[in-house]
Amino acid sequence: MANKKITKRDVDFAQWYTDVINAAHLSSYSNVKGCIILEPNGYAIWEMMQKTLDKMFKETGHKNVAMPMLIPENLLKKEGELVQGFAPEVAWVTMGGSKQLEERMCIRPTSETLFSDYYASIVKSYRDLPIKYNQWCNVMRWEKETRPFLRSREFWWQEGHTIHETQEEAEKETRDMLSVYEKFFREYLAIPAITGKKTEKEKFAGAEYSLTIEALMYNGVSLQSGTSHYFGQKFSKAYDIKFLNRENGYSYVYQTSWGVSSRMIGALIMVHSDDDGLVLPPKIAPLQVRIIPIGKDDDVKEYVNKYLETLTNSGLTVDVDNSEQSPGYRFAEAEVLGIPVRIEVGHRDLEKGTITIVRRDTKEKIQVLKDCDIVKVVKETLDAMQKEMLERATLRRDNMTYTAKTLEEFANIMNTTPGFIKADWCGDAECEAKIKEIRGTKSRCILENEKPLTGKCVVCGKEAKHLVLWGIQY
RNA sequence: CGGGGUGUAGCGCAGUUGGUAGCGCACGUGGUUUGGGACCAUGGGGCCGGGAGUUCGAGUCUCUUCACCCCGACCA
Repeated sequence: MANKKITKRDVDFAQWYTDVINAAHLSSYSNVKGCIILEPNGYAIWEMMQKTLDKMFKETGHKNVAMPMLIPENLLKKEGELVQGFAPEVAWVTMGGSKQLEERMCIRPTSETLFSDYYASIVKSYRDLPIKYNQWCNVMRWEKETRPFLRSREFWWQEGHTIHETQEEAEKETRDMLSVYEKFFREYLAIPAITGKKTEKEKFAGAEYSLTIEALMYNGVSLQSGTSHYFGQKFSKAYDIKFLNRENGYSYVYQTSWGVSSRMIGALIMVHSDDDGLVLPPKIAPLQVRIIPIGKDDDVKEYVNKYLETLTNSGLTVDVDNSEQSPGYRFAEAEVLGIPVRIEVGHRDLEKGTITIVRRDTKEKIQVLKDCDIVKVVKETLDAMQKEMLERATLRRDNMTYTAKTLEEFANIMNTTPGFIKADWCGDAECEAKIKEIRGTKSRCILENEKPLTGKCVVCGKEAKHLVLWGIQY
């Protein structure tokens, strides 16, 4: 537990990331490559994310369901593009006990096929629409290169799947859910994400188009943090999801899906944490306040108990570190775990009539009167921290967002100070491929509400169709 | 799949010309401490990745196999 050495973030970012995860006990490796164990501290963060998002989904009219984990091969193969996209990375179950199965089944990499098959069986009339379901589950994709939270073979996520009577309604759903994600990132994770449309090359296999939410990490690498897809009638035609319309004829439904995953935990780490460990935004931290008694004097015990009771009753999550470790150890431990606020209660302070409150993000130590309105002080501190974390992350993202008008300029930026680059694009996949030669830079998304910079593609110089956000990706 | 590397206690490592395995941290117990990762004492923990071979004898040499890591390639 103790003496976890964390590599400096500016020395080796990748190692720092792994060290933080280990030191904060978020996850650990299992016997299967790419399948991580979500430890209590990591799972608690995931539960906070689930709780918050689930409420937002319910408020927007969605219901939770649970689908099977296995997909028979024939079902998976009905929609050609999806199979093409996922075939290289699905895991197959071929045995049932000691008998070879007549038809092999894959472990779900995503559940469009299952939902589509199910929807086809339950939709009869336009009166049944829309159907807006969501499921919280784990999925499996046999990735070659794996990293905890960012790319694992098994991961946890939610996948919303909805079907609608009209194109307009489905497209609105696609956009609405992207907005839910953007709001969740901003208000809870304190991450200023950028939203937009994926290019043809980067969109989800089988989608008409994919919307994405992209976040920029501390080291200038971008992370696709969530997606919302509009399928049109591709799946409904492949899986025969049709209904009797208002004219008493058959129509195919319009469909969407959207998801965010435990990858968000990786984003949280890489946006906010520092050389001393995890830093969690107060609104997503499973434990918001830790009280650390110093010494065993009676007045220390008295005030520790008083604060614990008062703060807990106010609705905050609070605990007391009563372990036998030295104060220094316990301070460091609270920091490694990313607990937003800690309260140090010691005899020396109490004699002067004060206690010390420490904010995790700034490490600022605040002396307050021991008989102050502790709830008010702590809540104000938490609010300020939540707000300032977003401000800092936004400032950093803006400072790392560049514009490039020529390919030389583009390459120079990516090779020296990577981040987001805004540059014009003609829409040609060849130009997109050309940019990939620069440190593997890919298009993150098309910035739909922004006008092109020069009107000319940064690669070929032909007329630009879009302003695109580019970045090196995880 | 190509190139490189590593497997010895939970983790990090040492182990000389082959002689039967050790250090630091962590962990257990007892005690003293407590304002930035305390200290003393004491204790437990090993099929040296697996298999085969050479040898009187293998952590060490040979062959083979497996696993993992790094760099490429690939990657809703």
